[in-house]
Amino acid sequence: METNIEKNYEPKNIEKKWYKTWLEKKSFAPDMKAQESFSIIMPPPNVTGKLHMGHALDNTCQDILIRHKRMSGFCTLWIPGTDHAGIATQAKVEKKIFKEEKKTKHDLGRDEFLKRIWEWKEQYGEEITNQLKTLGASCYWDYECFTMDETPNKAVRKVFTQLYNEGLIYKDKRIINWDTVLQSAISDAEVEYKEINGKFYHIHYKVEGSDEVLEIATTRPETLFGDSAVAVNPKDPRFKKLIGKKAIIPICNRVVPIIGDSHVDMELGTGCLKVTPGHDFNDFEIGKRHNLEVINILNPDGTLNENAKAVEGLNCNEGRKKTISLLEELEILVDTKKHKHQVAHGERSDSVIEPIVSTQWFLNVQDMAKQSLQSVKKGKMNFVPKQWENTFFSWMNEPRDWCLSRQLWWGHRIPVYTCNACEHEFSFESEPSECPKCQSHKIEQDPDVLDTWFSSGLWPLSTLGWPNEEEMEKKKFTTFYPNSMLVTGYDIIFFWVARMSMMSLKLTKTVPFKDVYLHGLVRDKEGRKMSKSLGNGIDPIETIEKYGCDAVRFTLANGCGHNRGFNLDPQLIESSRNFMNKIWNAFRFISPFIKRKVGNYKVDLKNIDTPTKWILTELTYTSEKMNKHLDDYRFDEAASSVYSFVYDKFCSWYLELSKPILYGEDQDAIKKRSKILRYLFEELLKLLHPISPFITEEIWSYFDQESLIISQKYPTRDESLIFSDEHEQMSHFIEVITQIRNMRSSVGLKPKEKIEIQFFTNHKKTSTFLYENRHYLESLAQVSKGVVYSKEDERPKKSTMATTSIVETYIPLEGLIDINAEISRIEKQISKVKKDYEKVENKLKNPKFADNAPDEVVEEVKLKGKNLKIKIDALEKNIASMN
RNA sequence: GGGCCCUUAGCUCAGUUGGUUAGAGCGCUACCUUGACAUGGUAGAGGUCAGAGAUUCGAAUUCUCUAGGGCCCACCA
Repeated sequence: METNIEKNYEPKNIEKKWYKTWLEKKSFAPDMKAQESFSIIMPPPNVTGKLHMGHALDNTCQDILIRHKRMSGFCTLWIPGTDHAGIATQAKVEKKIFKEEKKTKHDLGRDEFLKRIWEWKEQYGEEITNQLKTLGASCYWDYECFTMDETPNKAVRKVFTQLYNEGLIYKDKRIINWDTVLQSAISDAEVEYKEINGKFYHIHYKVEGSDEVLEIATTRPETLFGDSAVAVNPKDPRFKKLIGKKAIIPICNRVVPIIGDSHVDMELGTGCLKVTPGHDFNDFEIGKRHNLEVINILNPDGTLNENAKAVEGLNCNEGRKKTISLLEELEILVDTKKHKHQVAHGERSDSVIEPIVSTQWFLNVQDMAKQSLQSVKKGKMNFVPKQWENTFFSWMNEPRDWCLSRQLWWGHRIPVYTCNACEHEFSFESEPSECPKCQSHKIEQDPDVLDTWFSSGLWPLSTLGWPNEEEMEKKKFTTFYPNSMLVTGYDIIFFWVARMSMMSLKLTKTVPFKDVYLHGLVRDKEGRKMSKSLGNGIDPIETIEKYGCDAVRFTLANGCGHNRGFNLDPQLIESSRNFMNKIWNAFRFISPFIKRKVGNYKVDLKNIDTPTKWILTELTYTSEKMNKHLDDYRFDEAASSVYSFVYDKFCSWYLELSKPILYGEDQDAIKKRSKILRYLFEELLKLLHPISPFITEEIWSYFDQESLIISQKYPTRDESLIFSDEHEQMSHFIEVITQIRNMRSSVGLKPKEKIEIQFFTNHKKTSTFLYENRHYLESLAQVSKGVVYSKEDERPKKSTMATTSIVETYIPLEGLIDINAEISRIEKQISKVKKDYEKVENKLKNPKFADNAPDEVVEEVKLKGKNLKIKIDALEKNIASMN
């Protein structure tokens, strides 16, 4: 075969070549002839985003699963897509336009601005999909979908209208989280709380018509302009007599009622609470209970408005400072205390979130959440690892209605219209031309758009053509829905998983997928989140360029157990790269012996030697493990299983054991061994392919130009390849050889120095085996002569020895080494083994152990004890022979 | 304030229903440029499984508490 194979594996060009080939050959297309389907949707990344390690992990997991299922004969479909990511994308484009043209979106107008975002999307939207291709993602691009495509839009309008007509979607004036930078409402889930070192300001409010003052503690004095009441706990003996009286708000001198409300904590602050229904969630509730006026003191951009006269036009921080100085002037700021508290910040903008009262669209999720909760409790939808159920439950148990509307332009526009003629309000699935009530054409659409997660929530449906029946037929909706599973990060359980499950249950009465596998977050070596500000991010694309995609994927898989994430050390990637190189060189080694040929290689199981039976057994055990681990989403176990087979079994032993044959004279033997090597190599490539697709496809092509490994059948456990006896013998032989090497090393023999060895055993099979395979000892342990004796024979004097439970191995040293050092080495060994033996003895002496432990365990321990005793005896004999 | 999770070799992590002599990779040490591979080979050192207690014949594994770390939720002015 090829003689000019590169010495080192160079992944660069190979990867591009194979991805292209797979696309050309439609390798990613579902095989509609297959019996069972396996479908997953890709969590759609932001269309103008960039791949980060989280994506790389997420998609590697998915690709491993899909490739495994594809090779296992499933009708596989992995649907790629991208998300319009309303807020993020709009903000990005806004920024860019302002930077380049000094224009705001209002300068451009809605239509023009949207046009610009679409242009931006066309221009940069491909980057992320190209990066997915670099990662080797074997998704079916024919199904590629964008959340703002026609079908998802149809789905959105249909669902919105349905829920609107059912009364589940409603408009309400309530207090919501307002992002002053984005100038939009955001949902509870998009708010993060950060601990801020703030201050408690103690302010005196006068009680009307008396000299009494109320000391009120607040962290936000500037909101006093929006106060509608002062509240105390009705049980508070200090203040309850004041309930019903009035208080005077300082600076603006407005008179407000003093009310009693049990929400007020007597212990906290001063026990007196200023009530600002327009700018605090609790106060809003208090206000509702007491019918208080809602005063808005903020403009949409977060500056104070005309209701806060003394500080109008300032932002909250400035307003706070000015209010404080005004209060100081009035000498009613009586105390300032340091106070740590949680302050709401926008997830996207990172600006302080202002609670304001505004009219928004809400979705009543109470019932949907209950259904969804049940589906998990009944096991229709499973979280893997299971502990994530708790996170899911904690949210679903007490769901808050979902604020759907966003004051943005980029997104699915709310399909609600108001008739200017008759004021009729209605939601409509398609674009309406007239008011259904009065037929007037003067209808106006709600200006707001929907929360991005609304369309994401419909993703399992809309990617399969729903609700367009023709398209559903075309996309084989019934075959692929519900999806088999979902892979995503735990950080979007609420945002996404919960919403998809609620929507799907509501609309189709089925869960969207059976399993939800949640991987951890990829962190840096020190366990910190990768972030731009820390500069500790590892760019997956750069890493792929440096080490190769297969190495990166292997590293990610290897680190992806059922934990809460893992810390990615670039050194780990390096070692995966080395592993790929190892495979490459193993291939390079066998390549001269194999012929490129089409067709499956059947191994001839007749007349094969013990090492071959051993490796075949190992192979089929590995196949079994791989299938199990991948079915269990144990990517880490799968990666280490295949690693161990390739490295420790195949390369370290079987190839070494094959060398004497391949370099020998016997042409038939060479031919035979070559065939087996080829078979083994093909199988290990298949086993590895889901994790590291490129190198395996590349090597496969040297074996077989006609077919692709991507569509080969994945190996499974094969009973005909299991040779238990030979496997055991070989394992024992490996142990003996390791012992010899160990002895050589500890005695200080030069690696090339040939030695003679004497074995002592009464085990017939073993003695025959050792005799017949003594030639291996030469190549593997530099043994020039190996003689097998019976245990009754005399041991050689002045030798070093090692023993297994079956065979003692002696190396006569003939004054080559320091005997005393050797004696102490053996003594050390004896004491170690004796310690183990004692442990076992004590266990066996204990009558309770024999009574309680299962028989097989007792037997096992007995056997262990027996073997240890044999070892001790042998070692002691060796010591005795030293003198 | 509630909830979840973590603590195993210098580092990153496995260890599934309690039955091991507690594993892997990296790193480290010694020796080796033997015709697949120095992105390599062979061998080795290194752990009282965070601590205390309980259950058990037997605990890294189950329970309780303590210490340290992480995450999520929550309106604490």
